[in-house]
Amino acid sequence: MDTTAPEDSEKAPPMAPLSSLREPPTTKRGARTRAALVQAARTVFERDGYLDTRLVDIAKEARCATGSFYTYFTNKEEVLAAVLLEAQEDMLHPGVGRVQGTDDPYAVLEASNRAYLEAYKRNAKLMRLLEQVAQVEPVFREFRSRRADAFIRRNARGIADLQARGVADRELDPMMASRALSGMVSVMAYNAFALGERQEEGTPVDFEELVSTVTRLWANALRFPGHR
Amino acid sequence: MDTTAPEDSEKAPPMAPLSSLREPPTTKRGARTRAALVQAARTVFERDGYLDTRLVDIAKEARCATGSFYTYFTNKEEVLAAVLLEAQEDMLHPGVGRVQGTDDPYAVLEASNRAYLEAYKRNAKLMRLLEQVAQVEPVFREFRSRRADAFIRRNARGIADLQARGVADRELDPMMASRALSGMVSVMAYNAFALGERQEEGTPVDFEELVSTVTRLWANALRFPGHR
Amino acid sequence: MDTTAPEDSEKAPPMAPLSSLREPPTTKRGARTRAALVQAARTVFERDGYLDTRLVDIAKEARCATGSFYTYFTNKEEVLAAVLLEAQEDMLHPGVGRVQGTDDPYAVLEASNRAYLEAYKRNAKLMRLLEQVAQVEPVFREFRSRRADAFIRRNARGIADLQARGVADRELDPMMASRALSGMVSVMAYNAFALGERQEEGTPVDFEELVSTVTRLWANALRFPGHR
Amino acid sequence: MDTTAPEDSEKAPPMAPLSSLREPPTTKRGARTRAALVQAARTVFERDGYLDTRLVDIAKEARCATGSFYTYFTNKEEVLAAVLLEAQEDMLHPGVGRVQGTDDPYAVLEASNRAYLEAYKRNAKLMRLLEQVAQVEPVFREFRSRRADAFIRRNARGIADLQARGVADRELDPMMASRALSGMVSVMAYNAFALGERQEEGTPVDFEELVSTVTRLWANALRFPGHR
DNA sequence: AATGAATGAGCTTTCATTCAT
DNA sequence: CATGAATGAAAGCTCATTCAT
Repeated sequence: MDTTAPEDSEKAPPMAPLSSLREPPTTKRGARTRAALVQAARTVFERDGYLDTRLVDIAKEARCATGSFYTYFTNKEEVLAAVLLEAQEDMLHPGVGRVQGTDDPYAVLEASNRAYLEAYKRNAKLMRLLEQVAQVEPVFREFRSRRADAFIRRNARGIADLQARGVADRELDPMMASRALSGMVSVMAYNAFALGERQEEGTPVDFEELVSTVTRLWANALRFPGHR
Repeated sequence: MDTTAPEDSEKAPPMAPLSSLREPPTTKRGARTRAALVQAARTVFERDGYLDTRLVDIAKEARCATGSFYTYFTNKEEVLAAVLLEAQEDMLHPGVGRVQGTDDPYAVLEASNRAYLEAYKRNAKLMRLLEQVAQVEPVFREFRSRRADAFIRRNARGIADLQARGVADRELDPMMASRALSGMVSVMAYNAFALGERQEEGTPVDFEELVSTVTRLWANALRFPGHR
Repeated sequence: MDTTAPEDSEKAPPMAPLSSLREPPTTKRGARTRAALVQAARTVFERDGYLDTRLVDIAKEARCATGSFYTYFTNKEEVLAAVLLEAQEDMLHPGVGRVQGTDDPYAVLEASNRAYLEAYKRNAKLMRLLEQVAQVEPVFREFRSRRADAFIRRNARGIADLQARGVADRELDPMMASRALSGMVSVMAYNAFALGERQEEGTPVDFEELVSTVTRLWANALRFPGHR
Repeated sequence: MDTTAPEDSEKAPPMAPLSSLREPPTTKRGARTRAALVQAARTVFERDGYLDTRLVDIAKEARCATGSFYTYFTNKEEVLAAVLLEAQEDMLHPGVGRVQGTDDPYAVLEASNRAYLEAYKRNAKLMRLLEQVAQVEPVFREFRSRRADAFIRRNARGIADLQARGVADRELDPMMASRALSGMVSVMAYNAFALGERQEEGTPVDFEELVSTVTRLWANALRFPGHR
């Protein structure tokens, strides 16, 4: 969706609670090591999952001593925060999918969904990780909530806009509808990309079919007028 | 949805991997202890979450010795299997919500959704637990998948049926659409009941509004004819 | 000192804060292990000092696994509490030194001092340990304080009594005087027994000389009448 | 006490073992850094106690890098030695409290005690620190011993002197008596100033009362003639 | 000299699992 | 079968000390 320009309010940092506590490294070497640790953490987290990741493994992967880990982070939670913080931009503001030169709601909707799904696919492992850790650590449950809310609110604005323009079912509450439809897309994404890749069996989902199905359902659900 | 009678084939296989390995207790006392352990496990799991549950706590809650646990189960995973197996019936076959004496697809759909959501609400803690453990233990990821598939297939059949009767958008692939729409309902349920209850802030969702929103969206999405 | 019968109030447990938190063992084996741990702890504490004692060492000394330690105690502090609790009786109520059939204040005083010093000598290592740990753990600072207070108050009563009988300097405040004189005896004891034994150089103090010196000084300080 | 002039011999040896091992800094900058470290160490030691002090904290307090610490000291022990060495003068030779123009032993004694107690009070935190570290590090146990001995010997000379002049109980061994009475004063000082200030409850000791009590007891103990 | 990051040995603590009674 | 103490591997974390810059 997102037929309106993103407002500034969206840019306000929803990640406040994840900001790191240890003071940032002063020297170049420090910065390098910290970066190595964050990168290593991402690798290991994605490979082993949050719970099975040992701090030692991260340190080892970063080719540094256990103690060095504690120079930059106080615990597993904090590195993960750093990892997510780093990937935040791409996860939160997927290229917005603006379609140049058209007002066709359907085209806009499709572009928006495609952008979301592409971003999800790009960060699939991280999204899987986020789901995992959200089950276990309240801070990240919160993080996930905020991320979801950002999308939901953006889409709710889109829906309200379309209702105002007379092209969407006015009976629907924009927020509720957005919750449901945004949720619908995110489950599909989760199943297709976060879980999907893993499963042996897995019908490797056709990306275009995914985009078109969720778009069509979404359009139908809002009762876009006179379409196919 | 679920406009057809559930077929036997649905009942048979889904839970195979969770069947317990130990042979059932022979004596009455044994059966009593085992039952106490399963009940205690459910209590503790729901209270502390899967990961923070210690076997000792389960044994204590069941008022029996730590060692006794191993008489009936080999590990945490196995008790959880037992817990889920026991709750399976209600979680899998929510009173089907058949609406007697009507063929009105909308009424049937609404009844189906209401039944699903009621069942979810009833088992909210367990569902939350299932989500949690699915992130961590492949066996339960599988379990969750099968449970979801059961609903998805049931609903896909419903959709296909409606398409055949000419009351649903024939462009949609029944399975894909069912995945999306069933997913939509389950996310809403998860957010409302599994998460919702926990969050302080939480807009305590209005149950009826939930039912009507998802039903309306679902009906719209399938392009039920001539309605409002 | 202590020319009066010990009052009940003295028996009230000054050690409340040291009572253990873990529930006591139910079985005989448990009791045996716990006892072994306490004994081992005393040995190791006295040998290595509180700070240099590792829980592993205690467990090893008690010939049990590290984990077993935690069955009975939550940390080093708690075992030490147990050790002290066990030795409490002898450390707190040194045979009171009642001299049968005499009212001679000097004789009574000497007996009292001798009893105190004997008890101190008997528990020298433990007293040394107590001094050490009092520097580090507030709980034990408190414990030491209470122990000291018990003696100080007992002796203050003695002094007041002698003042009433006209055999002690009435200008002195009984409590202040008791603090000073009891302190005097305890430093001497500490230097002679807790420290003394260790020091290579150490003039191994003559016990009788110690008794007679502190007694004479004490008697003089209170201005016992007409003596030598 | 201290009715005689302090002899040179007293000044020489006592602190030998604490002399720093590193050669003094050559440059001005070096001297400044070293001084900053010593000052910082004292602050941190007094605030956190010897054991809880981290070298990093000292460096931080001195606003210099961790590594710099090792330019001047090899370890915690050594900075503490430097700290004590610096404060030594005031702790060892409390303004001697000579009373001009009198021979009255009582007046002299009182002045001596007052001087001692004032010095103790002035350096209370350091004394507390010294007690603490003496329990843990042999070097400082030794240091404390020597400091005590200095006072004890000084006072023993005083006692012997008074005995010679016929104003003190000749039955007493000067050294033993000095040990006991000097100890008496030091315990009182420790309790009043080193501990006292910390305890919430703490009867904030009246300084004058303290001086007069210990003086009176001391005078009595030595059987000063014909006084009140 | 000064800097501050890197190191890693060392200790604590937890808990699933075993096993003697 | 029940019991509950015993086990010990596995992590987490700290901090004195080193060392490259």
